[in-house]
Amino acid sequence: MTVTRFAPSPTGYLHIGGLRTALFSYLWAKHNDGKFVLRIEDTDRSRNNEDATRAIIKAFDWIGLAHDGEITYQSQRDEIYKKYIDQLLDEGKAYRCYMSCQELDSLRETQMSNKERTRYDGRYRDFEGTPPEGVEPVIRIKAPLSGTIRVKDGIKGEIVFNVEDILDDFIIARSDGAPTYNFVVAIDDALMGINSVIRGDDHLSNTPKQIIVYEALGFDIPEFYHVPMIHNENGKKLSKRDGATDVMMYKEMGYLPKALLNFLVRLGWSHGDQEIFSFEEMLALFNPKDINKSASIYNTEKLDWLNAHYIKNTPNDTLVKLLQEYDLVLSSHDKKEILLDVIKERSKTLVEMVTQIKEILDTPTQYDTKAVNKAFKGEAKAILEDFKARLMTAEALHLPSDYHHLVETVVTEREIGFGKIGQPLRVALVGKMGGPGIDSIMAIIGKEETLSRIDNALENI
RNA sequence: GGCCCCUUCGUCUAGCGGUUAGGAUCCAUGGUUUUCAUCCAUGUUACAGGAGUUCAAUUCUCCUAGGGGUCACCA
Repeated sequence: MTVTRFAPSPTGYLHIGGLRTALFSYLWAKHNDGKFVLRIEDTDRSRNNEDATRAIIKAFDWIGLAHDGEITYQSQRDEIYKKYIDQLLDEGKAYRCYMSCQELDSLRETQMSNKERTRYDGRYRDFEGTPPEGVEPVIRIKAPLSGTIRVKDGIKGEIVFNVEDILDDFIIARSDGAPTYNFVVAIDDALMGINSVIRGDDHLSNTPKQIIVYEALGFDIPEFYHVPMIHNENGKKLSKRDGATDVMMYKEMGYLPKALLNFLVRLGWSHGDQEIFSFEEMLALFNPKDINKSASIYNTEKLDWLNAHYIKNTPNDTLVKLLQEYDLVLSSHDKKEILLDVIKERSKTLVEMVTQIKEILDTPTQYDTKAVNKAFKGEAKAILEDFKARLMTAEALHLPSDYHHLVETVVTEREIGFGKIGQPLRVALVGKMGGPGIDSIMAIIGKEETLSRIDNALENI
């Protein structure tokens, strides 16, 4: 069974890049009827943050990605790690290093000034004497001294690292006993049965270290898929400074989870020329081997287009519920179907929907000067008066077409173009040019409100 | 700097030796619309450079350049 995971460190909100790797992991697991699990990497006690964990879970909840089973917290697994540290110590595969931080720093400095690679020199690797006083040792793993490490990556292919170039006896437990990242990741992935590791390719250079741990502990090595980074407009790794990177900000801005997911899945992955993917299609078609090798630049133009597409295709009753999250209550509005039908055709976000709906529902308090100058020329007011008179006596006005017929009578009898009445009427109704058809607007706000807005306009323009 | 990865329209991408290098987005133009948007149509724009291999390279190999990532008692 395929088991994948998402393993964020709780240092803040759920990042858009993190969501993409989580999505890839989720899709691959579910594509294979497997499991997708969540693990919180909070081994750094000084930075452990429960709020961040909650924020991440909340974002997953909004986006609709569900993890399987309980969440694993590394901070609660100290005993497990301790056990494996002791095991490696007993087996002679790890050892205590009594080098102080200062000593390490100075070693590093001399190496740098000699233009050598900075690395631990292995001075305690086979140490058998009496340890120095007052130094709490770190635990280092015995890494191979020569040879190569091969990382088989499902996206990049096989990558061969030269041990001399990249490895030293790296620390697996700090002097306070806390285990380090590369150690616990390997253990947890192995223990949790993760057999497909899908993560950002910034982890590629960690992978050899983790393989050392896998091998020292006799664990099976999983399949690795290192997905290319998402870059900002400057071509650098997308970071928190790059505008909207918090997943929940997309909710605030009025994006639909479906649109965001569709946008993200197409960043670095594709299936022929297809652009629109329902969740079911993603599940059926996704395969990490089709992920691109190169980084992609984060540019949300296409997200807007996708979001507009998904809004257009969302049923009105669903939209009513969604809009409530943005403090717009439409449930009791008797013309909400007409309203939503015309607004969802012209909105890129839910936030835009809200403002456009308010522009129709709220009586205009001012009139755009340019629109007035353009629309209220010549006989405009007389035409409006004419229309108003007809409207007052008209009955059974419900649909946009009912209002349209009324407008039509003015147009035919006065032998004018639709624009002659349409433009001043539009300004009277919403205060400016643009927006849905006036027939629809009148149907939505109703006869009384229409009359009142016409009166207002006649009086104030 | 060492190591590793990457390179097709502005952006997201298709391509897997022979194509007028395709799609999407963006932008522009036209049509539809009383207006705006939608929608439809049309158009501009790309194989980083250089050597090979081959009858034939965007595609395979190598080199160069450029970009990125990573080098902690962070994750």
